[in-house]
Amino acid sequence: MRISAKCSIAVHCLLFLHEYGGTQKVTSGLLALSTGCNPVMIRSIMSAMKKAGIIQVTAGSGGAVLVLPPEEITLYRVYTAVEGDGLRDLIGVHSMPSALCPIGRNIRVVLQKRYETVREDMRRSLQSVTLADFIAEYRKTGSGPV
Amino acid sequence: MRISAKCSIAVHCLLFLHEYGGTQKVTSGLLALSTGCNPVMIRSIMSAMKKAGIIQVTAGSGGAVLVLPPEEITLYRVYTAVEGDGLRDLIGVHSMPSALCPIGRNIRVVLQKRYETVREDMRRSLQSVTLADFIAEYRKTGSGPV
DNA sequence: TCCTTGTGTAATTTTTAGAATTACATCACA
DNA sequence: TGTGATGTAATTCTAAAAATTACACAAGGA
Repeated sequence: MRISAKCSIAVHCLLFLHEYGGTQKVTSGLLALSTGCNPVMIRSIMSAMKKAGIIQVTAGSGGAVLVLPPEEITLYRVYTAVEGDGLRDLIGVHSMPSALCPIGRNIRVVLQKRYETVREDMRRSLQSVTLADFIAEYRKTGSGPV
Repeated sequence: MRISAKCSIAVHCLLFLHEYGGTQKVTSGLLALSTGCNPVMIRSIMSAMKKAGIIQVTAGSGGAVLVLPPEEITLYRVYTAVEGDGLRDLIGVHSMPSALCPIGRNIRVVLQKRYETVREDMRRSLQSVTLADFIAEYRKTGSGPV
């Protein structure tokens, strides 16, 4: 029933990796400073993106790099990496409908059938945006890589 | 950054009104029983839908009725009625990016530009589902109106 | 007319999910 | 082997969602 800020933080990290990854070692501490959230959250997000094959993180010595071209990193890919099957309950449903009422008994399945099409649309939409788009948008701000 | 259960509760209420509104007085107490949530929440949702011109509620004697044909009650209409401009922050964004970092300084605008297209898609998607669809789905379960 | 059964809302408390923090094991390289 | 990283579990803090409480007001019937 929600899309938390994780997805945005992940994009922030990926953008940072793309722009600065070539010239410096990008650690969770550095990303924590840039994003304004704490290193543990960053590491958990980075770990999820590593498992999803988006980046590579070297334990010990530290640092991370992109392992896919930006055009192939869709927002959907990032989203599922950090939120798992989060779209499944994109729209919240009340948890205690009455089993004594015919509508209460069936409301879940009635809603889910139609909500599924919304999820599909959302999935498609998230797939249509890639890291390359964010990079292009970032470059427009005039703050190129150092 | 979220879609709460309000929307689902609202659909539940509208479905109830459509199926039982003709034969009995549908009060917030009754809907609270059916949905499993409390009467104040129901009244607040009903009040919002009344303001949006979807239903009519008679204070005092009690009861509510639909004032639009089900085909014209889109999920988007219900959503905006009960959540206002909720889609604006459908996807959460971290609130404290560093102003010292070029990416931190620009991440909001970079994200929002692309998120806007996702919101547009979501809007369109919610507009494509109507109460009539939910009614049809409900009828399929074999639990027709009494 | 006043009593009952509703609605309309504000204010407060409870609950829950999201995020931060703490703690510590492990890894890689100098 | 010491240092600066990552990897994660466990706990605490915070903020948004929902429930609860309280009470003013509305309409219709006894």
